[in-house]
Amino acid sequence: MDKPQKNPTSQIGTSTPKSKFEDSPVFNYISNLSPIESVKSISSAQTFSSLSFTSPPPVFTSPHVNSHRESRFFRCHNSIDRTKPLEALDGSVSKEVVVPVIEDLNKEATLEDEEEETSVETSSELPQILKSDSQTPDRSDSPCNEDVTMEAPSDIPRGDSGSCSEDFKMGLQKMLDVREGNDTPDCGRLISDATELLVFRSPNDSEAFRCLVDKISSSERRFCAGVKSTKRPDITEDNPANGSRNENEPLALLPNEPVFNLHRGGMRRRCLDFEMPGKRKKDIADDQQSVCDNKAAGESSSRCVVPGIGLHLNAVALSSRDTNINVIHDYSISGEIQKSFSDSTTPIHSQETMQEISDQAENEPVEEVPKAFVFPELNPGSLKKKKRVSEQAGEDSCKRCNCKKSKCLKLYCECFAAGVYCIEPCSCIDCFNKPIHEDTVLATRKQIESRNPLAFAPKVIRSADSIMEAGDDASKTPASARHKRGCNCKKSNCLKKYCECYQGGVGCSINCRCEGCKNAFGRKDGSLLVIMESKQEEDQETYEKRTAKIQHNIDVSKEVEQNASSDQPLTPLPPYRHLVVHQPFLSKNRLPPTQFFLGTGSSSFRKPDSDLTQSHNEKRPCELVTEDKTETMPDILLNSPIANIKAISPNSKRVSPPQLGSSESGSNLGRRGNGRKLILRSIPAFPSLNPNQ
DNA sequence: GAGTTTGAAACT
DNA sequence: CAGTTTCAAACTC
Repeated sequence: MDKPQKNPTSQIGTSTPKSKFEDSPVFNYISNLSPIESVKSISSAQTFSSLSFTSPPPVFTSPHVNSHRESRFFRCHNSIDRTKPLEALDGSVSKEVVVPVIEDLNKEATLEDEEEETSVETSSELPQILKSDSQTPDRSDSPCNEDVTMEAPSDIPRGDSGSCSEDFKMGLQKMLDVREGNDTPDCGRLISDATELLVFRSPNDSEAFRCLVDKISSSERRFCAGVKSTKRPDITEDNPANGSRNENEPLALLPNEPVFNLHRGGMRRRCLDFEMPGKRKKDIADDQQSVCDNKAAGESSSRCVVPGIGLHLNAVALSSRDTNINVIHDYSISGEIQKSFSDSTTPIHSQETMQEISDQAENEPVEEVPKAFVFPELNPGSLKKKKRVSEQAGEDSCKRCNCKKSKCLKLYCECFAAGVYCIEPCSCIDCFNKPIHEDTVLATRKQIESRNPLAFAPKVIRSADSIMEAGDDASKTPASARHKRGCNCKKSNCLKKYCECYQGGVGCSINCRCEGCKNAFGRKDGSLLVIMESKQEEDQETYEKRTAKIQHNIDVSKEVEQNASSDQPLTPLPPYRHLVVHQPFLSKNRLPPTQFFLGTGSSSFRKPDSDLTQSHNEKRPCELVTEDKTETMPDILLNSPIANIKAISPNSKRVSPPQLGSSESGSNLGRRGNGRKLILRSIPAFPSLNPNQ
């Protein structure tokens, strides 16, 4: 709350990019007037970083509780926008800042939107603030409410409204300013970034974001303005009038909603979007109507919503397999996620990328369910085909449960566990995991989370590079990804999908209590110990191999980066990274679960990666990452032997002697970190390999 | 499609 | 925290 004030001040009247703005005389002047420092640039930076790396994990909290939190990406957006304006209104400072005249229609329009948003969101999130301030343009409370809210576009600008004019104007102006200055520019960036990020999160997510992207492309402004989440229900069900708006605004809504819906709040519906690469959501909406009627209506956005947290195993597996896209999981992503998931520092896809993905969709059906809805129209009779395809592909990103007794309100239910509502394809009995029972679902989720905060977190944690590896030779390379909790297989030898590790396409780890592990993706004991023992041998052998792979990864990463201008963590991690990186999870100290999820894969791991791979930074093109790294990099890592090593011997194959394994790196990084001198080795390799590439 | 096996989730 | 039960997916036939 403290900082937010600063922004409004500095940002007043800024329709221009902050950098220019700050430089401008006007800006200076304003800055002088205001006691408050302009922090905007900083804030934005923080925002990103926070978004990408540190934001608290939506995954962990219940949708409701953390709804605002869930979208890290938006979170900044929200915090800045909302809080600032609100607070700004209060202080005298704000007055100085405020520009008396409302100028253009755009602003007006924007204002209107914002009004709605503000009222809506604020009411939910910052009710006190708004209400406490008598001057606040809050539509519900302020005298001018009606005018503003309903007729805002025309009335407000004129200032005819009268009674509230002065204060009200200020308030509005500020809001506008905020919007103009902060939101718009930021939004633009954020949007682009976020979009990309979100998209990449998971195959599934990407689809969801298409909607967002489309809208964004149409108008960023709307997006910014559109941050309205809570409204939808109203719009949908209650206000036919809004219905029209619905069509227009769904996108606008997306920003926020998606954000939190994406994760888990979004229990709304999963894969829905994925399928619609080419299709309009609208169409889909129609199709799905039957399924999610209650909410669906409001859910145009919901459809866009990415599956929440979940999609863990499947998502991961899919991502690795399906997506050529560089998907980084928080996973979730989200989940996701989540996507998570999820939420947002996920790798990004540009629209083009998305398009590609969508194109791929035909070839690689990602989600059955949505397809069921979507595709049939596109490709009559495609459902079976797709399903078949998906099966062949071994994917089942879209969950379909068959619950008989759990009412789909327990983790037994894949849908529920994945953070999505059950839909038609499900064969569940007495299902409560539907929009109709949202309250119940949320309550249950909350309860479960209270018991186990990670319950809805992706089960498999994977880093970007891991994915790539998986594609290449997952079997050979120890999976970077690991099951968060490890399996407990007794009879399946971790060779069947009974094993969550196997199912997730990851190797077993120390965390596993499995017996007779033969996990094709990596045995519990084998990889580590054996590797450690035969480290040298392996090094030589694998060095070349990995080097090649690294090279490949770099190329890929480069492409990815290009696609994702924002640099999201998308870039596949260097091959060895994951080894070290993942461990952090295991060692709870390292990465808060939150990051975990938020960062869908890459993001979540970023820190560690950065730490571990500081050297990588050199090679890697990701500047942004570097920044983040700096901020987020744990002291331990910074001071860790690895860091030293790197500095010391850039090229040396084996910089770190036994030390790595035994000392800090070992404890911090985890088992793998220990054994793997390889990691160090690989690090040096990067820089030299492709300086330009 | 029915029945069995399996291991996670939930419960005690 | 360990043991047991419940549950639904995965698997087999």
